[in-house]
Amino acid sequence: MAEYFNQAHLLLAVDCIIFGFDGEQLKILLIKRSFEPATDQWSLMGGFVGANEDVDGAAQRILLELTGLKEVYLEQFKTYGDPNRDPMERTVSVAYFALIDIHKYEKQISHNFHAEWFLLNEAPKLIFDHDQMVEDAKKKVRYKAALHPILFELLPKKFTIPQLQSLYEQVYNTSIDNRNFIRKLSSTGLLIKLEDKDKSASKRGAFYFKLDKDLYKTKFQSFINFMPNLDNIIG
Amino acid sequence: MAEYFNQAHLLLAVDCIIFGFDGEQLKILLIKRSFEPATDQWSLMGGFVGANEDVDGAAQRILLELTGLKEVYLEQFKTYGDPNRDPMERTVSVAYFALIDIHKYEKQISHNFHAEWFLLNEAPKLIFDHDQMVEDAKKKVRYKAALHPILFELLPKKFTIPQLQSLYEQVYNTSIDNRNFIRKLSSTGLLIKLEDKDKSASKRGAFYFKLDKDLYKTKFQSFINFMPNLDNIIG
DNA sequence: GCAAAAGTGTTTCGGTTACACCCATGC
DNA sequence: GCATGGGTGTAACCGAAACACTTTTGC
Repeated sequence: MAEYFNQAHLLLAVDCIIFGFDGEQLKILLIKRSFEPATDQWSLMGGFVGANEDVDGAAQRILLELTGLKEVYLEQFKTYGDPNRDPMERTVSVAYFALIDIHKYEKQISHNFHAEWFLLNEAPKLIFDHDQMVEDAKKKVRYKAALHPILFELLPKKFTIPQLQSLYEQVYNTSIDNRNFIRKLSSTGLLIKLEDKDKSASKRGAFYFKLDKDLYKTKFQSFINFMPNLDNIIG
Repeated sequence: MAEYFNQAHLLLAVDCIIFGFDGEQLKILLIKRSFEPATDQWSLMGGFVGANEDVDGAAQRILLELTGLKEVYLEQFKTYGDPNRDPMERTVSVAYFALIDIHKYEKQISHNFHAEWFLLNEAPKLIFDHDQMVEDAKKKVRYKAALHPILFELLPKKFTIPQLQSLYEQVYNTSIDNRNFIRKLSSTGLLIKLEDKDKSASKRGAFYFKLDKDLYKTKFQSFINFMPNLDNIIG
């Protein structure tokens, strides 16, 4: 096959920022790196893009290989191209973030590959520019979640309003008035109330809800102001 | 220097979607490709990332080399990684969009490199996946401009309200009530009224305005609803 | 009976919409 | 004097914000 003349070839990697919610807390999944350089330091899930592999496909493959995760919400958000970002060899990295329900994948994750969940605020220092990637991913999620209902991707099929509210509060590191929150949610029509309650978190118990999936798909791209008045929170 | 073992290296390109406004119409800058494959077909401005070159830097360099453009608004928005997107050789492309005032750069552009401005709706078919890139870039600009004042980047220092409104109308392919439009703009405080008028478009003349640059920088990242009720326009 | 979390309404405020006429000028 | 585009105000409506108390139940 003909090739372009005299052009530099380089390594292309993908890195995944995996956000998870266990019903109570927002976490991030990290692994201990098992090869040089920076062996045994904490890192994002990453890997190289194969010679004939689609880049989005590579992100899915890596997620699957390292965690068993499949068909999760995964979105490309930025490509990092500083020539010195990897001290070993010039590597450009395409970064993705994933949103998952921790319980749904608990078993696969914990055993393979030294992966571990960290509270978002208690994550260790990461290799290379991975801390920057995490910062950017957090911003991106905050931005997108203010306008689109992506945070439901972090929840199990059945969830309660207090759980959902707690999730929003953690993502935006703020407190939300519960009456206004519920009103806004109801107005979207996305929630369907179920008949049973979650009694694990309180004596009274909180009703379970599920997503109206059709409406979710329809409305996903519309602007919905989930967090009005954010302005400078997002930066 | 040590290298990662046995990993596939590939070509990395950048492609720039350059949107321009001449005070009346919204356009896109394309070039006639001068090398194989697809010689003489229309294409985006693009080029390969050098061995020790920052990817964002490569985008700026290419913009400068092919058009003389410098210090323009340039934003990375998506990386295209289909292994078959370039029939010659596996090439991943990082796409950027630029927003410029056409008159400011008229001279440099027209003479070098067979670059030509096309009306956004009358652009010719492009090579590879460049049509898809343009579509994605249009969506991205619409999305971003609904929340942030980026469209000012397309205007000269002095501009009139009717020009600005026409720009918004073209970007969103819609018509806007001019009283409400002005009210919204005034409420942002971003505009400073000047004393002279543009008489080229009407007998009465329209007052020139300029941007309050400090406020522009401050407010750039805040959410401002420039186009409420968009919902499904954006997709 | 009391601690702990769930659930529920109202009022105020500000922004969004819809809508139609006069103004200034060049010809 | 008339054609052309520029510029201005108001009323109705709707969503956002602020605000506190009652309900349920396990212990």
